[in-house]
Amino acid sequence: MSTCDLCVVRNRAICASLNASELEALNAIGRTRKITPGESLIWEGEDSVLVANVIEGVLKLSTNTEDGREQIVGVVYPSDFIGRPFGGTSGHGVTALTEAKVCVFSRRDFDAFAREHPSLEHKLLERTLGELDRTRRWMLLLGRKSAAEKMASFLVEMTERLGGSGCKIPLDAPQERHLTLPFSRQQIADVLGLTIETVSRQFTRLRNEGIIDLPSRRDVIIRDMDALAAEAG
Amino acid sequence: MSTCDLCVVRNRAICASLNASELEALNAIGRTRKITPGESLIWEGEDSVLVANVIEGVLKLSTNTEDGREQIVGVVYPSDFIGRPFGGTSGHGVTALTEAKVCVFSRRDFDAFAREHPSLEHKLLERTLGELDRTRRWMLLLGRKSAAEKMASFLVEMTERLGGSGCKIPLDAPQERHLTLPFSRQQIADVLGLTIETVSRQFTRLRNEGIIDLPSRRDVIIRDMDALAAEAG
DNA sequence: CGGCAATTTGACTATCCTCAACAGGGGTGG
DNA sequence: CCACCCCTGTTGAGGATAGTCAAATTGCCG
Repeated sequence: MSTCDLCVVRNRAICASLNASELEALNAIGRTRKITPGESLIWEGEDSVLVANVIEGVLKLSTNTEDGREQIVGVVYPSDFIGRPFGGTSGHGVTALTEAKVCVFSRRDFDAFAREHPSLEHKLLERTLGELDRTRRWMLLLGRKSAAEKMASFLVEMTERLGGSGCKIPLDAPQERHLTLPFSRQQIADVLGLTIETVSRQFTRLRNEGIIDLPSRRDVIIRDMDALAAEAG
Repeated sequence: MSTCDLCVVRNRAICASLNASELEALNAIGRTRKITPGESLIWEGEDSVLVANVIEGVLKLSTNTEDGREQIVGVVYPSDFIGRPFGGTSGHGVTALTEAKVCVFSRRDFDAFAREHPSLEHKLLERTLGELDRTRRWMLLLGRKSAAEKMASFLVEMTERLGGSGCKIPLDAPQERHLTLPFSRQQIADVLGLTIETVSRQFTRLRNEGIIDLPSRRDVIIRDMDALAAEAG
């Protein structure tokens, strides 16, 4: 029995395209690895030497200008795929935001395996197409939305992505939701193309307007999802 | 002999992965179509009914906010692939910027064909991964760069993409380059996340500083590529 | 030549950034 | 256990960049 049988993302990651024996072969060329917050798995500009599946945790994909400004260009969650198969250099770094566990492969090994398993390539293609769609939608936010719209869009997206983690009983307040963000204020700013001060001001504005509550630095309670969605533009 | 044999992008588009008989089969389910500037092939939000290869011309991929602000999220050139295979709705419209010729397929037919031809899916995967890289790089521009940096980056990218079209003899001015942009000022603004006025002011500033020349509305001569690259941030 | 749309220019404004000071809170060491 | 410290986040004041609104200009096409 391979370790994959116990993998929590077995049926959601690209591995879902493989049967038992194929999975064993893939398992043979991969290994799991833990990453601590702030630790990087891949650096911007280096040539692509490894790819991975996310098993647990949240990681950011980010690029920097020469003078140090950062833009987070993607955020990956369990079952997501990271890295750049089939040559080239990776255009962005990959860094853990939380404690994370990933299943890493040497890119060369993975490339060879993928070419022999079209069903895996198909899954990877579907995933990549979805990621491209999501990324392009984010460009509208970066290019055309105001700070208020960016913040609202961000909180709406986080609600969708983080799902029902720690949901309150939805009786008297059906759409009240509780989020624990995997981001610092600076990281939120780097996702939205804003400064940390602007993000902070938007948070306090939303709190003063009764749309959200901020019980702690990393937690947000959404009191009025409709108002938030309306502000998202 | 299928019409593909005469196709100018035969060896660059995803079709390059197919042999003669496979190509004939693909040809049987596709047809070429001409599009005039401003005409749309795909609309934002509709479910994905067709995909295509670009044979000639330039097209934009764009999304809009509800209140009409537009962001161009991609620009495609000959040999590029457009559309969203494998279900879903298209998140952006596709509109011709110039006279264009495309080779269109019903999405259902294309999906079925692709699943039976792993080499085609592989080519499509490589292309999609490259497009994702390019898109993410553009996010850094949208989120973190100033208007001046955006304009310079845009002109540098256009120089690379449009290649040697109409190059002057590079003797006395080795890096002087002539571009004919496929964009109006408004469209440049929609690519860069700026307003048309800001784009116009940046053009005149670059001209006054002797970095570029503007012989006509759609033409740019780059007089000092080094200065431009330096400004790109 | 006239009409129309695209672009440029100008004046003014708003949003967001910058710089700076302050507050909070979680952890450590006394 | 408490005090302190450091890091993160918040708040404030002022300024710069890019947006808005309006008018003038260009150049394209009949």
